[in-house]
Amino acid sequence: MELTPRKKKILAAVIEEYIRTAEPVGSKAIAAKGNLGCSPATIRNELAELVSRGYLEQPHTSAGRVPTPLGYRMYVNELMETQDLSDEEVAEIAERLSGPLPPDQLMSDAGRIASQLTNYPALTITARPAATIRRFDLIYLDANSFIIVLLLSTDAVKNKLVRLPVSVDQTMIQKLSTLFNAHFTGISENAITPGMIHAAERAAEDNLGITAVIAAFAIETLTDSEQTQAYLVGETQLLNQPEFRDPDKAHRLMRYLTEGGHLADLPLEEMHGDNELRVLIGPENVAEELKDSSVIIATYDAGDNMRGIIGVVGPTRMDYSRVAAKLSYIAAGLSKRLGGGSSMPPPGLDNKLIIKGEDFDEREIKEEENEG
Amino acid sequence: MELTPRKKKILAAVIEEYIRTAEPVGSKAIAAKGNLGCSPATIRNELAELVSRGYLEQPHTSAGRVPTPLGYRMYVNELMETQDLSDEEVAEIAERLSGPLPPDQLMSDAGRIASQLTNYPALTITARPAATIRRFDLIYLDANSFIIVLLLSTDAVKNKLVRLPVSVDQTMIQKLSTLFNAHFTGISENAITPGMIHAAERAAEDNLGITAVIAAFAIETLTDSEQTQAYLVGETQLLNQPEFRDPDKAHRLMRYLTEGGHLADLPLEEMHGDNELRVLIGPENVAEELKDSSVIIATYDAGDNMRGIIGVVGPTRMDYSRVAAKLSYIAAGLSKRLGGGSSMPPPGLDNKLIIKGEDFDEREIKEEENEG
DNA sequence: TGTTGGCACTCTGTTTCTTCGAGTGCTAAT
DNA sequence: ATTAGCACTCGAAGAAACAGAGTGCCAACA
Repeated sequence: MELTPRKKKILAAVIEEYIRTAEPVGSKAIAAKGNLGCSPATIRNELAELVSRGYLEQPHTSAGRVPTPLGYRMYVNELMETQDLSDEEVAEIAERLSGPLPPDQLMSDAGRIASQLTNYPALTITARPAATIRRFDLIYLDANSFIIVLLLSTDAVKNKLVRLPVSVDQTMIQKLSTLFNAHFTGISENAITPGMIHAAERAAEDNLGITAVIAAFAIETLTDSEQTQAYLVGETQLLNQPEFRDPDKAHRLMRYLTEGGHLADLPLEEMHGDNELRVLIGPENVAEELKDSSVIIATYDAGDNMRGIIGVVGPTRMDYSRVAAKLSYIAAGLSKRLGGGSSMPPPGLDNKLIIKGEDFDEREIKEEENEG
Repeated sequence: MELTPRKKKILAAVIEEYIRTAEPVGSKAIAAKGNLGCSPATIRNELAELVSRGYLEQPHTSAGRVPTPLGYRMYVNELMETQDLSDEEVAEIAERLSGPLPPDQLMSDAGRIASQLTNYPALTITARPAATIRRFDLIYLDANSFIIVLLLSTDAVKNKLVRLPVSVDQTMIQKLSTLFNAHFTGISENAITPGMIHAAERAAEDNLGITAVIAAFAIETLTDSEQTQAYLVGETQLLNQPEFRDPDKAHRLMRYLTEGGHLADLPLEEMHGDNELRVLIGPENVAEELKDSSVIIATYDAGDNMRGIIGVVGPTRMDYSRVAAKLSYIAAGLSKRLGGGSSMPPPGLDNKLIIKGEDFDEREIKEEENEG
C-alpha cells in the first residue's frame, strides 16, 4: 500500500534530520521544520504508523524515531531530491580531473577527490578485460641482457629487463622477437601452451632457456592484466562519523575494507551500465561486516573496454543525496576523460543519472511482539 | 650521574610492566615480579628518586608510575635486552620474503609483514638516487604511434605509448632514436636544456614536435625516478592501542600519516647505515603530531644504490624490544634479497644490530614546583 | 473523521554524592 | 639501608536523584 503524500513528506523529514544530527528525531522537530501545516500531535500519529509499517523505529519508548534500512531505501528510491553541486565543487572536480595524468593515477586521484568531498572513505575498482599481446619487442642491450617490451591490446605497455647468466648474440634476440610476434600475439593467456613454447625454442635454436623466460613474462603479464584492482582512500574519515566512535566497531570495518582484498569482490556483480548509481543500504550488503554500513557506487567507462567503479562507504546514516550528486559527477568526468573526449561534461548532466536500488518489502509489524 | 644497578632494574621493570598493561605500575607489582629481593617500601623510595630525576612520572599523587620519554630513552639505550625471534616468526618472515616478487612488491609486502607481526602501522620509504638514462629505444608501431622505452641507470625500464595526430615514417623514428641515444643518455634531469631539445629537433628535421614529446617524457621520468616513495600499511592497528581509544586522537595521527605526504619527509634525515635501528621517542620526533608517538626505523640496502627504510609507528608505550627484533630481521632479509644474495640471513645475525638513539639530558626536577 | 491541545508516563543522559581501593609518603623500628 | 605500619590522597565505579525530551492516549474541536 502506497504511503500518503504527507507520510512521505514526514518520512523524508525524519531521515534528513537524522542524517544531519545523528540523533533520534521527535515530532516536535519535524513540526518546527514547518513544511507541512500540522501539529506535533498529528505527526506523532503518522510517525506511529510509519513505525508499524517498518520505515522507522524507536531506540526505546519515548525516544525519537530513527530510519530503518527500509526507510532509507524508500528515501533513496522515491523521496530524495537530486542535489546540484555548487559552482565551486564543479570547478574543483573539473580542475582536479583535468590534469595530464596517466589513467591509473587519474583513477586513484578520483578516489581521493571523492573521499575528500564527501567525507567518507572512497573506493575505486578497475576491472580489466582479458588482454592479448599486440606486439613483442626485444631490445638487445649487451651480451648478457635485453629488455622485453610488450604492447597489450589495451594499449598498456609492459616491460622487463632480463639479465642472463650466459651470452647471447643480437641475431638470436632478433630471431626470437620475430618468432614471438608471429605466434604469441593476439591470443589470450591460456592459449599459450608448453607445446608452443617448445616449438618456438626449437625454431630459434635456443638451448639457453631464453624462450621460456620470455614466454613466462608474457603469461605473467596477461594474468596480471586481468586482475581487478581495488583501492581505498580516506579510511580515516570513518572516525568522523558518530556511529564509529566506538573504536572496535571502526576497527572492524576498517580492517574489512583494507585487508584481505574483500573490496575487489564486493560490488563486482554490481557492475552495471555507465551513468547509473547503485546504492546498497545496510543489510542489502552481502558481507556481514557491511550490514550496518551503506555503499554507493558509480560505474564509469574507463576506456579500452575497461570499466571502473568509484564509490564511497559510510554508515547507513549517509548523506545519500549529497554523495550521489558528487559521485555521479566524478564518474561522468572520468568517463569523459578516459572513455570519450578529454573535457569535462557540463555539470547539469548528472541530474539525469538513474539511482537504481533493490526492490523492497514493506513488512507489517505486529502490535505486540512477545519475546523471552 | 649514573643510575645504580638496582634503579636500572626497577626502571626496566616499570617500563616492561607498563608496556604490557598500559596501566600505571605500583611498587607492589614490581616487588611481586621478584627479580630484586627487596620490599615495596624500598622500591617506593627508589621510584620517588626516579621520578625526581625525570625517568618516571605520576599521573597524580597516589597513582602508580608511568615512564617519561627520558625513561624510555634510557630503556632503549641501555636497559632493554635484545629479543630473539621464535622459530615460527623467523620461518614466516623468511618464507614471505622469499617469493619471486619484483622489488617494489617485495618492499610493500615487507611493510605488511612488519605491521602484522608487530601490531603497529608500518611504513616503508624508498629513496631513489638521481637516475640517468642509459638507453633510448623508440619502437615504431604504425604511422600514428610509437613506444618510448627508457632504460635507466638504476636498471628500471620505463615506457610510454605515444599516439600522434599526424603521420611519421619509420626512418624518422629511427633517426630520433639514434639522436637521443647519442645526446640524452648519461645525463641528469636538469642537464636537459631547451637548447638541446631544439638542436635535436633541427638535426632530425622534425617539424611535428615529436622530439619535444620524447624529451618531455625523459624529463618526467627522471624527475619521477628521484622521488622518494612512502607507503603506510596497517593504520587500523592503531585502534588496538588503548592510547588511541579516543577516536579524535586516533584520527589526528592517522590523518597525519596518510595524508599530505608527511611520511616521506619524516625520517629522511634519519637515513643511516644498514643494519642499524633508529628509535625516535615521543618529543624526539620533529612533527608535532608525533610528539606522543614513537617511531622505530631500520634502513636496508635496496640494491642499485637505493636505500630503503622500513619502520613502525606506535604510542610511546611501544614494545621496543619486540619490534626492534622483528624490524631488524626483516630489514636484514630485505638487504639480502635486494642488495646481496637471494637467500635469507641466519636469524642470529640480528642480535648484532646497533640500536642507536639520541643523547639525552637527565633533568633534575625541583622538589616543589609552583604554578598558577 | 481527521486534527489538536493537554497531560501523565517512560525512559535516558547527566549530575551529584558516596564508597572503595590502590598506591603513596612518612615515621619509627630493625 | 631496609622495612613494616599507617594515615592520607585521589581517581574509578556505583548509586541515587534529577531534568527533560518524547511518547501515547484522551477528550475536545472543526
